[in-house]
Amino acid sequence: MCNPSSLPNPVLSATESLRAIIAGAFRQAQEEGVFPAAEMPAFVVEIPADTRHGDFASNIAMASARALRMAPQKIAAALIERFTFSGTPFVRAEAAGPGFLNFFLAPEWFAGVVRDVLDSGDQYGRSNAGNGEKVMVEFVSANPTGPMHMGNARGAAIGDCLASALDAAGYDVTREFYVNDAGNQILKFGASLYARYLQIYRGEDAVPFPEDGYHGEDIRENAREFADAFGDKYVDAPAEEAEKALVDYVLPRNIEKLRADLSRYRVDYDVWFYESTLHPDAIDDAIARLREKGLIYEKDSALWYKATAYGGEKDEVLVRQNGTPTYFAADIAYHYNKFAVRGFSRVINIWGADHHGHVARLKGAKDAIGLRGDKLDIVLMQLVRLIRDGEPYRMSKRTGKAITLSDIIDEIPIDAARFFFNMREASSTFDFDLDLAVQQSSENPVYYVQYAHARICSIMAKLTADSITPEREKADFLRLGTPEEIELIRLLAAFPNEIADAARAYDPARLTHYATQLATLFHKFYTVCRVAGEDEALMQARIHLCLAARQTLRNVLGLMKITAPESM
RNA sequence: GCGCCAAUAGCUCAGCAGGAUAGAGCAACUGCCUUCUAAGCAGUAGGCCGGGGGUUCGAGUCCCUCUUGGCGCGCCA
Repeated sequence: MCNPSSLPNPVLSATESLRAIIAGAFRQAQEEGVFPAAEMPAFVVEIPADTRHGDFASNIAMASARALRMAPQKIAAALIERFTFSGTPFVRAEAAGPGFLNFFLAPEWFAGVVRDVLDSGDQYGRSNAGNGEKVMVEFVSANPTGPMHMGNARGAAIGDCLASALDAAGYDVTREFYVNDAGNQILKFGASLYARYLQIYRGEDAVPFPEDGYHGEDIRENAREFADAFGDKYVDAPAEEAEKALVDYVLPRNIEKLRADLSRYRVDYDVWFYESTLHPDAIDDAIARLREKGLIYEKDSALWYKATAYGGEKDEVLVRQNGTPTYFAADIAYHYNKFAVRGFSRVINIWGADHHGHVARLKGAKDAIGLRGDKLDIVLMQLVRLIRDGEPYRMSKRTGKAITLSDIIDEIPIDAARFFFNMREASSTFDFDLDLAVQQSSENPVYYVQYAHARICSIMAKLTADSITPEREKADFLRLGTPEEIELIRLLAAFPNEIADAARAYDPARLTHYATQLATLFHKFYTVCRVAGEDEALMQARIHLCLAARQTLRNVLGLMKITAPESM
C-alpha cells in the first residue's frame, strides 16, 4: 500500500486550498475594517451541479451575512477583491446568484488529475479518510441449519462491497460471519434431523415431526446423507446421542456449503466466529456484568434483563426456564467480545429489516454492559423481491422450493448479481429483475459499464497494431479542452471522495452509481473525441486520458469484485 | 395500539453533509456507423418531489402532522 500522505485526492486538495483562500481573504477584510470583527461562520465549499457555476462554489457570503450584518452580494464583492490565487489551483472567482462565490480551476489542475490517476495506478481512489480505525463488518451470518435465501444474497453483496469501500477509504476492516452453531435452534435442528432420519426407516406416518421444527426439504436431504453414511446405526440409539451425531455430521457440512457458496460469490471472510465459543463462559460473564449493575432478576424460573432501564419497551429473558440462554444473551456476549475483547472501535452489522426490533435492544444492552451502543451501527436492508416475466415470484418452478443464493449464482453471472444487489441503497426495497440480470444487452447496466472498459482496451489494441505506444512525455494535457474531456477528468478527480462518501454513509450503491456515470462520460468522450490522429501531442494526451479512465473503471469495479473484460 | 423503513416522470430509481433551472435508465417518438467496438451517442416528450404546517437568506433534502405501503412488537433467531 502507498504511504497515505502520497495518495492523491485532487478534489480534496483543491477544496482545502480554496478554504484557505477564502479564510485568508475574510481575515484580510476584517483587518482592513471592511468586515466587522466577528467569528467567521461555518461555510461550505462544494462542486456545483451546473458547470456554468464554476468548478467549485462557496456559500461563505450568504452564510456570514447575519454575523457581519452585510448583504451577501457586498460580502462576495469584498472577498473577490482580496482573493490571492497565485500558488493555488485556482485562477479566478466571480459572484453569482443570491451571493454564491464561483471559482474556476486552472487548466493545469485537470492535467494533474490525469497524471495522478496514472501514477497511482490500482491505488487510485484510496484515501486515509478512515485514519486506520479498526472496524468490523459482520454480514450474512445465515443460520447454518439451511441454505441462504435472497436476503442473504443481497446482504453478501452489500456487506462485502461496503467492507471494500471502508478498506479503500483507509479503515482497518475485518469481514466477519457469525455462525449460529449453538443454542436453541441447534437443538431444534437436531430434533428435526432426528425425526427425518427415523422416518426414513420407520415411515413418515410412524414418526411425528416436531411442531416447531425445521420443515424445509433440505432437512430431509441432510438426514438422507447421514443415513447414507451411517445406515440405521442410530435408529435404536438414545435420542440425545442420535441427535448429537446428526448435528455433528450435518452442521460442519452445511457451514462448508455456506462458505463455498459465498466464496463462489466472491465473498471471503477474515473471521468465521462460532457462537459455540461463547457458551457458556462468555455468556455467563456478560450476565454477571449486567447483574453487577442490578439489571438481572429472576421471574417464573427464568433470568430476565431489565431492558426497560436502557430504553427497551419491555424486559427480556436471557436464560429460559429450561436453563438455556436466549439468542439475545449470546448476542450481548458476542458484541462484548467484538468491542471489549477484540478491540473494534466500530462495528457495522448488516441485517434484514425484519430484525429491526432487535436494534434498540442490542444498543441498549451495549450501554448497559458498559460499552458504547452508538459505536454499533446496524444497516437494515429492506426485502428483495424477485421479478421474472414482470411478475414477482418466490418459488422455483423446477424444485418448488424457495430461491436460494446458490440458485441465483447458478442462473445469473456473478458480475451481474453483485452489481444488481449494489444498485439500490439498503434502505429501499429492491426488485431483482432476473430476466434483466441474465440479459447480455445494453439494457443490463453491468454490461454498460464493462463495455466502456472493453472499448478502451479495444482502442489500445488498435493503436498497438498501428505501432503507436503511449508516451507520456509527448502528451500535452493542456490540449484536453472539450466539454467531454473536461467532464470526464472532473469525474476521475472525484473518485477518492466518492469512495470515502460511500464508506461514511455505509452506502456501497454509490460505487455502482459512480461506475455507471464514469462509463457514461467515457462513452460521450468516445463519441465526440477521436483518439488516434495526426496531432501527436493531442493523441498522446487522449491516450493517457483513456488509460486513466480505464484505470479508474478497473479500480471501481475491483472494489465491487466485478470483472473488467478486455473485450466484449 | 406502539415502533422502524419508505413515498421523486407511465415503470425502476439517483439526487452526493440544506444550495442556483429536480436528473438517469427503461418504455414512446426522431436522428447518428466507408474512420479507434452502435452492448454506444444526440434529440423530443414526460414532474403541485404523497397532502398540510414549520425551521432557514434558501427545503426533494431538516422538524411536526396526516395519508398510503412494507416490516416488526415470542422463554424464535
